[in-house]
Amino acid sequence: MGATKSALFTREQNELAAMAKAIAHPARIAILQYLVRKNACVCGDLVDELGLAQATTSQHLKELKLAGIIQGSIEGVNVCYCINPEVWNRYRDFFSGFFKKVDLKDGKCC
Amino acid sequence: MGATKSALFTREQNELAAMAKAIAHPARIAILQYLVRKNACVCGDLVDELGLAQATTSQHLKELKLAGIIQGSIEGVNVCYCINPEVWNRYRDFFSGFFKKVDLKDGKCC
DNA sequence: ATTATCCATCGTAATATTGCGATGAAAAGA
DNA sequence: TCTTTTCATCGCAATATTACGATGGATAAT
Repeated sequence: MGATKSALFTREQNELAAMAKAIAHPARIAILQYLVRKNACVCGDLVDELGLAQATTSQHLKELKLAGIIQGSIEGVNVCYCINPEVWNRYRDFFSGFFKKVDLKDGKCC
Repeated sequence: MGATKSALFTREQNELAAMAKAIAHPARIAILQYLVRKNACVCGDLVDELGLAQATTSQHLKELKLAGIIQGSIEGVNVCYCINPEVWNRYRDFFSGFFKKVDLKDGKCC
């Protein structure tokens, strides 16, 4: 064991969990915040910004890119990263839809 | 290595990442959705609902409880779980605040 | 008192994540 | 051409997560 039993859950549940996992690390939060602030940056900027090794930073970028929430393009020797607006909005809508559902007219349950 | 270097990041970044981690598993998403739908339920209901072993279900409940987003109370032989409305709203506001920041007047960056 | 039910916890195995040094590919500049 | 810069990837080690059977404590029912 040790592997998530994805087959037990709906597509929506798996997708929302995957989205959460993509941002479930402070370095990846920091990368996204930096990108929002600066609009775009190269990998080296993030190495300085985060204080993590270059290999580690690159790995986090890879995960964010795999999740679709950022995109990278080669810019000569550099690689320039930025937010993918469509996917970003999709994340926003998914999370907001998930948390909006609840009706808390009363705080009691048991 | 293997442990997240939390000291490199701000409190906000660590907290948001921890929130995301709490819901970064389809079983925990499913538990929260079930609780939203039913308002409250006992652990045994979730074992049937999820199709995971009792020990595994209990472990996911423990994580959600540790994150504060649900609460449990002993109800005779059963343990009754429900959403913690304050924390739920805090999650909602944190995520919505995070995703709202971005300004996508144009989708280009590099 | 005995039994049955519910569930938290322990122990363990399998797998995933995090982090870094080392290496190498690609492009720019000398 | 040779060097430098930038970054992705590989390989490894440390740690975390996921899942389950087994056990035991607590309460209810007989």
